[in-house]
Amino acid sequence: MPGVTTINAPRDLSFRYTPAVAAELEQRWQDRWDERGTFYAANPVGEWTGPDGQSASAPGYFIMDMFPYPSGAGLHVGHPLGYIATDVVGRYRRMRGDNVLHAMGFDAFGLPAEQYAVQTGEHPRTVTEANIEVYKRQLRRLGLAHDPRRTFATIDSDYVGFTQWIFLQIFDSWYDDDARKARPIAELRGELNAGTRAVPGFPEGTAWATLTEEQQRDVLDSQRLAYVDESPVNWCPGLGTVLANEEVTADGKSERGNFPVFTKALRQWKMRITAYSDRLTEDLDLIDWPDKVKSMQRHWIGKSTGANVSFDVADDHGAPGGESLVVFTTRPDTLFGATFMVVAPEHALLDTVPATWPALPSSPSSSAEPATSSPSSCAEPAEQAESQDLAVAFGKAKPATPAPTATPAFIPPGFAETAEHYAERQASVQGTSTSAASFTGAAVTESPAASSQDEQENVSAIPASWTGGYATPTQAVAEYRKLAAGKTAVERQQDAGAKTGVFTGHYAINPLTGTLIPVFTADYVLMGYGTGAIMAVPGGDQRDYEFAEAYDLPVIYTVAPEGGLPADLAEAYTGDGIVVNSPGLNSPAANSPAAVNLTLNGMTVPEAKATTIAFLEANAIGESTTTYRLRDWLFSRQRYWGEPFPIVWDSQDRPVAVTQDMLPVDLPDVPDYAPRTFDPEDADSMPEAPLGRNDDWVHVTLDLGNGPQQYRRDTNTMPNWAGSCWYYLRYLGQDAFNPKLEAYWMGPHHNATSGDAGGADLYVGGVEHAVLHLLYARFWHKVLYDLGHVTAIEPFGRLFNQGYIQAYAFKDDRGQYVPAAEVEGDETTGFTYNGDPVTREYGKMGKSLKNVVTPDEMYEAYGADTFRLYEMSMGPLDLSRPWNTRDVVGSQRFLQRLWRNAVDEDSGALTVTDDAPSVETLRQVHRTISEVTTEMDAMRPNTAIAKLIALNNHLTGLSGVPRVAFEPLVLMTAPFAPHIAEELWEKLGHSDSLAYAPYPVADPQYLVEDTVTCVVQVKGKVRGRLEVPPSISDSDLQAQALAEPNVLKFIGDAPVRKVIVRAPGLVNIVV
RNA sequence: GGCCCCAUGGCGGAAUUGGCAGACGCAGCUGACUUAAAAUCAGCCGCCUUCGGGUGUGUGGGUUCGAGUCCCACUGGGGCCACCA
Repeated sequence: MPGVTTINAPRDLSFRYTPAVAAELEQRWQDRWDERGTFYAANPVGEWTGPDGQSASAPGYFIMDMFPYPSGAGLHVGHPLGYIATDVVGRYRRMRGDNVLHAMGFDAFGLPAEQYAVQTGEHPRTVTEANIEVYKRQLRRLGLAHDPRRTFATIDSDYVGFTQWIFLQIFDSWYDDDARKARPIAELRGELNAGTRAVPGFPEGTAWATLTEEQQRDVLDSQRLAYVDESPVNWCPGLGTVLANEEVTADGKSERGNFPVFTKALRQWKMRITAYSDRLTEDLDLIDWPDKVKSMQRHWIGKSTGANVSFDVADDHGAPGGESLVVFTTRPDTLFGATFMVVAPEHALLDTVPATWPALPSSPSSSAEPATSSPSSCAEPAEQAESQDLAVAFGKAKPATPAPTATPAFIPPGFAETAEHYAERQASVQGTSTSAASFTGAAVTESPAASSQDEQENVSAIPASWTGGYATPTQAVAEYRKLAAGKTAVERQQDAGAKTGVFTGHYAINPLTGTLIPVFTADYVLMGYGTGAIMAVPGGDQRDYEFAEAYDLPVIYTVAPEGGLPADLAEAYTGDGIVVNSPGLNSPAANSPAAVNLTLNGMTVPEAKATTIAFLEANAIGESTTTYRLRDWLFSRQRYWGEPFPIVWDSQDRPVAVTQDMLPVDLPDVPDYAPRTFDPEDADSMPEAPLGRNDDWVHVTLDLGNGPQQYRRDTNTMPNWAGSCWYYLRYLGQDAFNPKLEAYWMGPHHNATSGDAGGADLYVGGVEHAVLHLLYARFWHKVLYDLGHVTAIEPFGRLFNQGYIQAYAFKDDRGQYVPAAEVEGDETTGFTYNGDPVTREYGKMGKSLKNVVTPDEMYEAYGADTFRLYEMSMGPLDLSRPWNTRDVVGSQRFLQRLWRNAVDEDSGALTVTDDAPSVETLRQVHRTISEVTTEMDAMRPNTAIAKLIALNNHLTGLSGVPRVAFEPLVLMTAPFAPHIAEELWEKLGHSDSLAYAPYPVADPQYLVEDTVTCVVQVKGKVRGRLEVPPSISDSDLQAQALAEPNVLKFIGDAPVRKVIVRAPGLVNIVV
């Protein structure tokens, strides 16, 4: 023990736990674990069925980290936080008797390695493999209890083969909506052939056999879960590749590189993740994930229920023209308030628009009783306006020849005033002209030049703001489409809120009212969501309101809160309330055969929704519909460093899967693997895949079942997510799809804590993958599940998001960052660098901020155990917190004291005694065991460590440390600081690694105390304490409390009104 | 703009169901040991105080015998989404 040596004698202390001693013993134990295969996990079948002691007869516990992308920058101290946490859990579970599977692979395809390779001129594989070696070395030094046999990188050829095999599983599947699962495409062919299933895309009753072979292939290809499709995608010229929605940031830039992203129609591979929208949402209920991540995924999938409503597009006479426009709405109850419609610029309705602008009446006669669009009129539904002329005008190019059938029976309030407004505006702009066209609604104050007198007349009939200044709808729509297509996502972002659009010349007929309402196109309506068209209800939707404001369109409020809407309301009303202004027709209008006496007035919003949907369905003009925000996953990239598609294209330019024996399809050598990138602003550039630069590779002759044929290989590569979509299965072994193997490690209820969905028992990683990797992987897993390759319903049964380790950075008065490690001072004295004051910032750790601390520095200065312990004791695992090198010494002191409690620093001799410990010590030991076990189970390493330190501090004060107290402490410390624990365990005389030693179990007899401290409060304030037996009765305790002198003092003369007794811990006396 | 989360000493953070606020660590202070320092060991350590006590968990209110914990509003910080009809 310290202090027993003779005073003044020079002390050697060569057995003190110094960083050098730590480094030596840590590396010695790491070597030993490797040699002995200490952390080999045993499989139940096939390879790796381990020796005794690692038997798969124990429950399997499968732990995972989000595997690293080995960048050239190496690790900083923030990176290993999650790896240490999983290692602690793994070591703990192992001591608790589980067969723990924990290993680490590397996510190695992707942009950063490729970009680095292009810069340095080295091949991406060379760069990546070198980085992996650095990572492996740095991670090994941490002493992670991984099964090294199970490591891999996603770039390994056999791994790529499996990735491609799974791709083909997806390619060869379709989604059976009735069965709610993916099935092999061959089964679809069988059903189509047998006539038990209608041929999609062909008229009812079409026989499969009557289709040509090409048609049949097109039908099947169109149903695959992996398919090629031309549609608007995110094209990033700066990166030279297309990107998934999830890889584009909110401000319309690429997540990698921050380049502008354009929407461009391109032929690309996609994955039908939308088929799984419902299951991906519902099954979130089965898994133990942070609510935050679940909610992010729900949000991203964005399920919303409503109705599709079909509007007839009017002909020249205001009658149904045969064409219909289907919109999706979540508010069918507001259908009476639909005063215009908007279609996305890409909408097919715009392919044909009227040749000329329809006219408006020059002097509306309907102003006698103008209904008003002000909210005050809402509480009392306006009478049916008599603005026949206006209605005719909306439906007709020439008001002189009204067709009786074109007369709507009901004109919503608001239109009349608007028509007047148009006339005024017309008058004000007449005679002015300009060549500048504009689509900014009310901002237009000048009418454009027209090419002919005739057109000038036509244009004059419509507000200039509606036409965008163009002579014909065809021109206006074409120009607007061009404008919208040229916008970057950034510009769209910036324009959000400022509504632009143009009138299409079309009118549609409101199916409930028969009213003719103008159809606009505007880019605030997105082609990819719903039907790409909306009914605009400015009274109930703020975006529609803004558009109505800009284009002088009428506003009808169909919902009013109790007490009515404020008279000066100048926005949409989106709150709850009672439906108003929604009366049905007295008699069906001729041009709206479905319209009958539907009235919603007086209903609540939910009632009105249900009533409207029922009405729409009964009259075949609409139906209840569910829509999702989620889009199909854009799966191809025009980069080199990724998995090639196992697909070839035949002479008819249709995709064909290569056969399984041709896997893996390895990356070819190409003369130049650099991506073809462009001016980041060049929206007109086209993607060019580097794999296309090797003709010998691209053009192949293969026998894919019908004799040798000429094919052209697909030159796309898969996105970097592909490799991470199934890597968890790879940890199970080469034979990952062996059902017994997968069920043992991942199947539902494979151990005491795994739930209905199965999956890995613990998956730890940052929250940044909440919707990217985690959604894609769930999707792939569900396909594999449907096809019978796995038994787990979900890949990750429990997810834990660790926080980030952040750091302080310091800037001098010029705003330059200075090396954080050399800054002196603290919060109270202020911070200085070389004597000059500097200011502190808090944020990420990074080279540019000059505040990086590396694990290597920590190994050197303290050793891996101290480093691990510090990271685990800093605070709750899921909280981000600042790194403070200054604090690390506290963790080191704990380990030194632990060591000193058992080892003489001069001689190295064991000082632990076999004397019987005091009852007090036993109580503290067993209470610590009990509490630490609770904390470990709850994944609260910081509080577990605090209790270990407290126990160690208690032992430090004893004259001799008893073995029965020290051994449990060593075992409980082992998950955090495994090397020193192994060393002490060996010194204590154990020859086996403590990795499999049973975790201490608390003896209940030492958990009960003789007495407990009871707090006596007067009016909620502590005024006295009593030592009482735990079993004391309420009445005895109350009596004792009321006799306590200090308590009596505070009660004084006041009468005791009430006494709250919570035996044995608390009495509160109310006076 | 919408939704969600968070706020405790000089610092990181503790605190079962509402029941002794500040565990554990850092920094700081005192003492022992030492010629001295380091290291170690033993203590102290929210603020105010006339040493009785008062007060205290971002601010203001509420519920309760009792609130860091529950409710409402606000302020500050963070996150996600962002024209999704």
